[in-house]
Amino acid sequence: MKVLIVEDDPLHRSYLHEAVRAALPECDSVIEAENGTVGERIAREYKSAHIVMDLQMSPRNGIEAARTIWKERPETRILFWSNYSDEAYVRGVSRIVPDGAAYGYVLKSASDDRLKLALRSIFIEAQCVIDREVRGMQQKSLGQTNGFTDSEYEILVDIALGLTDRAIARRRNLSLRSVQNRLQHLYEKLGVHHPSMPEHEEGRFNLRSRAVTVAFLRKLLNYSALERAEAELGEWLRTR
Amino acid sequence: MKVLIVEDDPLHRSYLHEAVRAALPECDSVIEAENGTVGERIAREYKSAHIVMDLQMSPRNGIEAARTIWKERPETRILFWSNYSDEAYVRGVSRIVPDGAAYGYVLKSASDDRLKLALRSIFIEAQCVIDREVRGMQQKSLGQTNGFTDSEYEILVDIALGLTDRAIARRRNLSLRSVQNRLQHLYEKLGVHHPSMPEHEEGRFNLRSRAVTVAFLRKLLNYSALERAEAELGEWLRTR
DNA sequence: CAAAAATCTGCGGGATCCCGCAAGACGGAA
DNA sequence: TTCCGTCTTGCGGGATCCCGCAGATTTTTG
Repeated sequence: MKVLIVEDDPLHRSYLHEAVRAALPECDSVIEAENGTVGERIAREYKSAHIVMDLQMSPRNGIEAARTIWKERPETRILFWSNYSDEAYVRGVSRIVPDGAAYGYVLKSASDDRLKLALRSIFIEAQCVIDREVRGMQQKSLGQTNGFTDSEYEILVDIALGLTDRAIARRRNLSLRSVQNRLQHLYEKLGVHHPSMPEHEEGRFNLRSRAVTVAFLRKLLNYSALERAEAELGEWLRTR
Repeated sequence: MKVLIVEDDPLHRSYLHEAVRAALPECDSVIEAENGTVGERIAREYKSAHIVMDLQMSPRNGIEAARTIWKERPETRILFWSNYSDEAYVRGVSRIVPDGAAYGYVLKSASDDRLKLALRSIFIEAQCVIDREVRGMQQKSLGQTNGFTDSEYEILVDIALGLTDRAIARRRNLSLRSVQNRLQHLYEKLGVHHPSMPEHEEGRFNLRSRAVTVAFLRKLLNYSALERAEAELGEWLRTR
């Protein structure tokens, strides 16, 4: 068995290396990559079917790398090993995992044993292992309560990119009013309804910008999500 | 000599611990803290005058912690040890360093030797040590060319928070028109002047939101900066 | 299948935003 | 002092945004 480690931090990389060696004695070769770009290339060349990957890397973060890797070989087993359980990451990952694929999401704060157990479960047993904290995020994300619909999330990303209502309407094939409708719902769910000063002209917010900020502070958005969205927007603009 | 280490990642923490031991044989006690809140408390209790600190922590990031520590004892020597040289971080740090204080900013990607050298320079020689990459960011940040004035940065933060023009005017004691004036300058410097489609109604941007996004992508803003700004806004709102 | 809920859409209006024009205020350089 | 650049402020107008109202369409539910 071969294992590919994709992680930009040298300390974490060597820690992972040791963990893999210890947890998987049947593994005869461990390869390392220090970012998403290199990781993709090596995965392709060595046909690695077992990958441990960080999410926050540059250039090319874990989600982008995983997407192209899974597109080429969907049976690849990937364990995401990240510092954070931001909703943006969780959403990003579950959007790209192929049907029936075995994958995992373990936080770096997890114990040694948990990491090793996850490695064996995913790579040997082909079982999914999702950190309970991440699982909680997933359910909150998908469930109705306090959760955001895909369409709401979509429009959140669109205004975060700085598109006008009209541009969003064109991009999503909607009427202008529908876009504004979704925006209203978004504002409501984010709770950005001029909350502090009800009737005064005081401290009023620009709802559009405020929504983006609140989403950021709640980790519904993060840098990596913005980066991806910006790239997608660029592609779309190119095709007009 | 006592050294306090404030760093949330256990691996990095123990690495730092070893580096301090190796670089500073005259150091007889090393204390560790895993976030800014704890770091502040320990710094106060133990009157630590020598601190190595990460920037990105939660709760309470390095900049916030450093600010209160320096406010209490400005002669404290702090070495910031961070993954990133985001302009937001660099700006945040140089905004709070007291006059004449010895401090440092070293990237985690720096070599072992560089870190140890920085430790000795700052803690023994009371000399400032700024990573050359960070230094470059500083100059770009302060210089005219491609750099942002304090007032421009200020208004950038304000719209990022989601304030309306009127609210900004009140907060900064300006007329409405002046606020809009500064915004124009900001848009120009960020290059968000409906660049792609000059006259078409196509792909137009909402300048206000777009400016925030571009600033984010350029790392002029980041999560930590937003967090701080949000806290400051909260304070200001409380005092009306 | 029918009722209910959610979503999409047009219309219209008040608030806000973006910005050109132009007049004053302030400070440094000739 | 005078001149010039930068910053500030007022006025005004066109574009955009936010949203209530109401009808049409789609989806869900019983």
